Order: sequence, then structure tokens, then C-alpha cells
Amino acid sequence: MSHSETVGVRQAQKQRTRQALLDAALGLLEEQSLSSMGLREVTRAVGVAPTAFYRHFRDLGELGVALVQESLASLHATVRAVLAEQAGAEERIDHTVAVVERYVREHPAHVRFIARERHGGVRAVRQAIAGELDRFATEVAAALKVQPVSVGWSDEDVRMLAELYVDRLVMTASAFLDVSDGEGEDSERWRAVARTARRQLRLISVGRRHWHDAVS
Amino acid sequence: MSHSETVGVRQAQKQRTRQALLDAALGLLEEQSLSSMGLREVTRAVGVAPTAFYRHFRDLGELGVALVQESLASLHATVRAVLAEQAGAEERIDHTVAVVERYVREHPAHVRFIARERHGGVRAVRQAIAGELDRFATEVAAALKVQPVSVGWSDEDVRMLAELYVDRLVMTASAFLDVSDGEGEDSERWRAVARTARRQLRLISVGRRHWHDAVS
DNA sequence: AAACTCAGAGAACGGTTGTTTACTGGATGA
DNA sequence: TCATCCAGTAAACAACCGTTCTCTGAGTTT
Repeated sequence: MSHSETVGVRQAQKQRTRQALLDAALGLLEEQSLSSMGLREVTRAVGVAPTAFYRHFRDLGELGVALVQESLASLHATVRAVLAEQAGAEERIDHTVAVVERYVREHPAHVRFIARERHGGVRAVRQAIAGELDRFATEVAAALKVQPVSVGWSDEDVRMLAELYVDRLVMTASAFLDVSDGEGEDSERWRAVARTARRQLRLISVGRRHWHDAVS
Repeated sequence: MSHSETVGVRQAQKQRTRQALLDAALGLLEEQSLSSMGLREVTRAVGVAPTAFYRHFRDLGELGVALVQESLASLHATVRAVLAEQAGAEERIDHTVAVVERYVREHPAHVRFIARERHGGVRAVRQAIAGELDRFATEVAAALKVQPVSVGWSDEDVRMLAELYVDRLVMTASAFLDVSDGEGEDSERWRAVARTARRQLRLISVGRRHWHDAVS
């Protein structure tokens, strides 16, 4: 019974407290930013000695980087699915916005963390987010490129379009979040954000279709 | 000679240290975020007793709000000029990006502050920035509305377009900033950011021109 | 010239911070 | 079974924090 344990009781418990630290930090970060959060504050929330922190992370910056991967991993998987699907432009947009909505509802803390620390005060975390969003944009670009609308587009132009989309998704998610704390998630303003997001994506989509008409 | 003094030596000196506090804070904020900056840290940078701070601001949040107005006032004035000018879409875009470039070169700290604290940890500051950008979008919307391209556009659609533009400007400014610390302001990547920004604005502009073709 | 105002100084407060050092005790592997 | 490992503990550290209270002295008003 003991030889088939995949991880061992020892390492399992270690990862449990590690995750507890990440969860507690994410919770605390809803009302402050990473650079103002205290190491002791996190360990206190978990119910563990301050020194235990060092068994898992060198400092809070390292914890932040771990949170970046945790935060973007799920979104990454979700959006990948949307990109893969074959559909008309209109349905695609509707579906994309719906996915973002759902993501904000289910992982508000993650969204807030990314939006806040994207330009935040900790260099390592900023770079981690930038890198992750970069890989994200690369993936979107690849998906856009194979669509029929993209014939005659240079790689550079596809890339700039992809970045436009990624930025919009992040901004939209953040806009949903701003509404959701203050009013409910079922308020009129929430629906207004969704409608605006769809129209903005649609406008970009229209610009994309007529790009070559106007490039002169 | 004394009766015509507009301010008085007294109030003048007060405003001088107040400005010194703002400047010192802005400087310190280049490498951290508002919620992690210490009150004493600011006064130390100015060369003044910690208690002197309270003569000017209730807390750092209030100082932050003051910084928001200072930061956006100049940009506001600059962009207002661009909006007013009569020009073709192409020149307009080039000019807009050039203005943003110049603004980032001349006020990098202000740009960083806005980008960082827009989603930062201090509620009052976030709200101040949101409010200011909202007024900003309203102004852009008004300018867009009177252009010939906008006939048949609902106010809501003009508004969503204006928000799209404002968000892009902020993102562009932030992108310039990211490049400028790391590489110079005359690097190849700087110019790449400018080119991408122009094309993104152009794509939005194309979408705008063909909006009614596709609204079905 | 005297009375008043008020920006800034100075000292002290209780509390929190990150980090170090030495330790314990249960899981682990020989 | 016994030696080893190592996640988490406990105590102490100097350094900082925001805020309060009291005081001063130069600018202002009468």
C-alpha cells in the first residue's frame, strides 16, 4: 500500500500548505496590492509560523509569480477551446464574451490579481504576466492566421490584431469585475458591459474584414 | 507692495512643500505602488518631518487623488487640441500617436502612475482615475460625434467607440513606457510600438467607416 | 508693536515588519 | 529498528511604520 503512493505523505502535506499560502494570499490581494502585502500577514491567515513561508517561497515576489501561472492556466485552457471552434464571426464573438463573463464569475480573485499586478510594483510579477500574455497573443495569432479572412495578411499585422484582441479581453474582464463589486453580477450595468464588449469586438472584426480595402 | 500679493509668502511656501511632497511621491512610485509607499518615506525624501505631511493630506490616498489630477490634467489639455483639429483620418492617427509618444517621453512618471494605480490597491485613487478617464471618454465621444463619419450612429455606439479609443491610448502609453525602461527611447522596439499603435488605431478607424455595412 | 495663526519640528507611543538562528518531531529510507 | 531528513516551530533582532501630543517661531493681521 505504501510503495504505490505517488507522492508520499510528506510531499503531499507540503503541497497542501503551499496551496494554502497561495489561496490565502489571493484572498488578501482582493483589497491590496502585492507589494503592500506582508509575509506575516499571509502566514497568519493560513495559521502557520512566519518562518514556514521560506520552505515554499524565497519571498512574496516568488509567490506572486506562482499566482500568475495559477491564474492564467485556467483561462488559457478555456480560451484555447473557443479559438479552436469553427463558427461564424458573430457567434464567435458572443461565445467569447460569454466565456469571459463566466470566467470572471468563477475566478474573480484571479482576474483582479492579473489586472492589478500587470502594471504593479513588483518587477518579477510584471514580467511573468507579460510573458504569459505574450504566449497567449502568439496562440491567438496562430488561430487567426488560419482563418480565411486572413489571406494576404502579413505576420506582423496578424500579431498586432492578436494583441488588440488580448488587450480587449483583459480590459473587458476587468470591466466586469469593476461592476461586480459595487452592484451585483446580474445588474443592468453588468449586461451593459457585455453589450459594449460585444460591439467593440464586432467593430474590430469589421475593421479586420475591410482592412485591405483601406490600406491603399 | 504687500497688499497686491496674490497669495502671500505664507501660503506660497505651503504650496511649495505640498508640491515637493507630490514630486517626491511620484518619484518613489516609479519603483513601487501607492499602497506600499510609506508616509515617512515621502517626507524623508522631501527633507521634512513626518508630521508635516498631515498639514497637506489626510493620508496617502488623498495624496494619490491629487496626483491623479496632476497627471491627467496635462494629457487632457494636449489631447483636447488633437481632437479639435480638422484633418484626415490618417494624419489624425499619426498625430495622435506622436502626441502620446511625446507625452510618455516628457512625463514618464505620470504615465506609470496612472497605469499602475488604475487597477491598484487604493479604492479612492482607482475611482479618481476611473472618473477622470470617464470624463475623458465623454470628451472624445463629443468630438467623434460631430465628424461626418458618425452620421447614423447612436450615442451609445459613439460612446463605446470613444472608450475603445481611450483604452487604446492608455495601453499604448503604457507599452511605450515598458520599452523605455529596459531599452532606450530611440530603440527599434520603441518604433515598433509606435507602428503597431498606428495600425491598431487604423484598424479601428476602418471598422468605424464600415460599421453600418455589417450591422445588418 | 502686540496679538494671533499655523506650517513645520521633535519626541514618544504601541505595533508590525522581514529575517536569523536554533529547535523539534514525525515521515522516510536503509 | 535506527539514522536521516526536513516541514514547521519558537524566540529574538533591529528596523520601520502611522499617529498623537506638545511646542516653536516666522508670517500675518489689527
